[in-house]
Amino acid sequence: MAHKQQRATLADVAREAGVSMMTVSRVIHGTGRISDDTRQHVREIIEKMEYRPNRAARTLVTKRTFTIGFVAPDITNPYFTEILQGVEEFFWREGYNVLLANSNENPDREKAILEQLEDTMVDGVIVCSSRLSDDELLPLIAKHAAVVAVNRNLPQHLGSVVTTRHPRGYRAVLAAKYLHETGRQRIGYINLVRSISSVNLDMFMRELQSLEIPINPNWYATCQPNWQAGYDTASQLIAGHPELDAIIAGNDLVALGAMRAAKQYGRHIPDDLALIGGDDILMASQVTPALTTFRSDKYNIGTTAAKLLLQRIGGDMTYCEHHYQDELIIREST
Amino acid sequence: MAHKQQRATLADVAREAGVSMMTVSRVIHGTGRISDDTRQHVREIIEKMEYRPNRAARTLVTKRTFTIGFVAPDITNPYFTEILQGVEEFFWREGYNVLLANSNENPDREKAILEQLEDTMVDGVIVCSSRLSDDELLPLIAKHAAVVAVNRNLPQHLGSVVTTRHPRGYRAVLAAKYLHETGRQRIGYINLVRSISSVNLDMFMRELQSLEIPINPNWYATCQPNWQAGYDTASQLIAGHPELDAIIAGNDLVALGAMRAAKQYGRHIPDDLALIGGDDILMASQVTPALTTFRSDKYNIGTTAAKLLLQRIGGDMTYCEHHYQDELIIREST
DNA sequence: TTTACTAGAGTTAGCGCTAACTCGACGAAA
DNA sequence: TTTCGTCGAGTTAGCGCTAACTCTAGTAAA
Repeated sequence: MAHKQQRATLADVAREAGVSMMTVSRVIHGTGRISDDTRQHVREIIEKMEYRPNRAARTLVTKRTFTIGFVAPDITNPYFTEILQGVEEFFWREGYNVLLANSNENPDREKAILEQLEDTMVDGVIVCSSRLSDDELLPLIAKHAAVVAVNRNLPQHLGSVVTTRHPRGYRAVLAAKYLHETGRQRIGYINLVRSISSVNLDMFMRELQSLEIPINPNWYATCQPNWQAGYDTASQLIAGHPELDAIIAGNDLVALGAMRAAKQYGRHIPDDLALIGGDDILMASQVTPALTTFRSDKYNIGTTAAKLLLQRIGGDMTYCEHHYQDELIIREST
Repeated sequence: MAHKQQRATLADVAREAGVSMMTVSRVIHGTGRISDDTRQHVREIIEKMEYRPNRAARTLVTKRTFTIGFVAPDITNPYFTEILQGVEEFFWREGYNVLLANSNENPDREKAILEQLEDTMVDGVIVCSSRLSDDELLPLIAKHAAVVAVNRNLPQHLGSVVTTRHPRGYRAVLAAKYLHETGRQRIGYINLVRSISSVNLDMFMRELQSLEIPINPNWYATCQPNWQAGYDTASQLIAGHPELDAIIAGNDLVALGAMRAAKQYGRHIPDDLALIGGDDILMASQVTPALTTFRSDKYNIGTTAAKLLLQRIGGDMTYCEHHYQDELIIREST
């Protein structure tokens, strides 16, 4: 039987030190006027009793939890993990905890998560690549004290924003442009499922048309942002459209799935088929052929989002937006 | 100015419904005796006022936070992320939050984390691949109400355990045995830094000796469990010992770093140099040549650890240990 | 008719902490 | 000597919730 010994409370410390609770509280917070003697004495008692404040009680009074929520659609995707690492590192130094919530690409789950984080009274939330429509997302985050969105625009009064430098979907256009310039004629595109995916695809085609790049609606598909979905979708695309000489994938995991599919269909990359991913996860540079992809400074996206959130938590509700570079990194797959 | 509207409290709901606070509390918890009429009425008011209980207040009374801590040395390592995914998924269904803490391979940080989690009054902790010695770890976790360790043994009264089927370090021996049987004679080993690393290496050599596999202390090195360290360490090993015809790495990230190093030194895998990793992360099967490694059902390790922790949180302090399979998966790198 | 339950509530007393006010003593200025 | 300010505390009143007890009216058994 391992009985946990009862933790000392403020009252215990105060009694032992022969002072009032407020005096102890002041010593802990370094506020108010305390004589050096008293301060020293109280500190010794705190040390001796191994007193540490009860966060729940403090939260009840101050309405602050020193905890923030991080919501991402898939924590096994290295893209989000590296962002998370930046967030966690930053907030740890500030004495905050990070509550992790994985929506698993499920919008209903994301909703439930945002509500639960509200109950937990997190001081703020970082929402990464939300899968919710504005109609669903905005009311949910409006209830949170402080919000920062990553890869998503927000009305200025609702929260700050960290996004790519180029407008949504424009990355694919950049990729197509590059592929066309290097001689590819029939370019496939595997778009990622989002609440706004159809818009994306329309824009993509319009842009290609204006660049005089051949388009064909059958060359485009949409899939979940993971390896298996990329593999499955690319397999269908390659089998159904052997004429394709290039494929752009929404992110690296999908591209790597596509790479495996291409190999299975006997297509040689980059000779028969060029391939472009996105996000530059570690794996992209390690596979053979190394994957051409878009730069993404994930760790700093995380720390930047964290910094913006802390600013809002601190009461400074100035809207900020930060855009990160995402130019193409040419490797062996194109 | 976005003013958050004040959330309704139990007292607000009680007043509005014309009942006592306890009646509302009972309706929420589904405990005690309430007439159907009253229950229905209170529920409507709760709905109308969008009342949701304040977790901090509840915690203050019940001493339960419905939050658990997950401590891992590196959340960018897919190995830990997949375990975490299992943990998060399981606990989400049970209505728990997961506090993520990343020690960044830093023992001092891990200590601080375990103390902070104690302040936060988490209901339990899952400690993954702790970098602390028993002398440091055990007193820290003894203060937690419920603990499960992954990849680490614990005194039975302190917590349950999820580990590999084979004793620590034995994986490397299995790998060496396989390599020797397939004709390799000079086998290098890149061990991972742990608090117990030296013990590991001694055992490794003794085992090899008893299997009549050639040993040489200079063929063995130790490094941090990440790609870069694997690359650096393998580079030195390959440069300094061109006679090596096989390398065993502590985990897949290190093995992939070594694979890159081998390529740079013009060594062909598997012809010139065999390579074995560990943990079977996604990347291991995707690189060329595909990496021979050890199976590891990471997601289920996570859910199992979570299940064992929930059991302890529920008051059942029976010691449990669960061992997962870790046999070798032969791929192209050997 | 008295006793004894029981259903369906309500009342009381905190959990551990902090914000905001109060209070006495001492030294300096008027 | 009186007034006033300041130092160094202490006191009071909750934050929002729940555990544990109390209370009342109605019903069934003796």
